[in-house]
Amino acid sequence: MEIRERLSLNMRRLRQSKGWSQEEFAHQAGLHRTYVSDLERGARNPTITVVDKLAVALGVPVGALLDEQHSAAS
Amino acid sequence: MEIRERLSLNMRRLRQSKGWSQEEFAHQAGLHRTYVSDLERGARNPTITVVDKLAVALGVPVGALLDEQHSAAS
DNA sequence: GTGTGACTAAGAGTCCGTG
DNA sequence: GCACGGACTCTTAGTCACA
Repeated sequence: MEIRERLSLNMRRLRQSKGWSQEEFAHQAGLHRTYVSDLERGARNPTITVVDKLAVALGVPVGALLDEQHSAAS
Repeated sequence: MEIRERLSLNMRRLRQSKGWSQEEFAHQAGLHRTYVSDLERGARNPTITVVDKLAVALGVPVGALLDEQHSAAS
C-alpha cells in the first residue's frame, strides 16, 4: 500500500475516533479545511511538518499515521 | 524536538549502522546525493513519499525515521 | 565523502466557491 | 459535514558546480 493511502486511512480513522469533523480537525491542526479533505482522499502529498501537525493534534506518534496499521478488519 | 531534526538524526544513525556513505544511501533510495546530504542536515522539509523511499531503503517502518527514538544515550 | 548556494519545474498549502 | 473545482503564492524536488 502506498504511503498516501496509509495516511489517508489512518487519519480518517483516528479523527473519527475523536468525534471530530474535518473542519474541527483542520482547526485543531492549524490547517485548512479543504486541505484536510484532500489528504483524507489521498489526493495530496504532504510534507512531514504537516503530518507532524496532524499527529500532534491527534495525540499520536507520527508513525501511527504513516505506518501500516493492523486493523481488525479482514 | 522538531520533526526535521528527528528525521535528520534517525536517518544518519540508521544509515551509518548499515555502513553506507551518503552517496551509497542516496543510490539505494533512488535519490540524489546532495539531496540526502540536505536531509541529514535538516535543511529540507521533505514530503512523505521521500521519507517512504528512505524507510524502504533502510528496511525500517516510516515511524522509525520520524518518531523520537529512545537512544541509550542520556 | 560531504556541505552549500543557485537554479527551474512541479507540487504543497491557502482561499474562494459549488452541489 | 464532506467532495470537488479553480486560482493563487510559496516551497519542495531534483540537479548542478564548487568548495
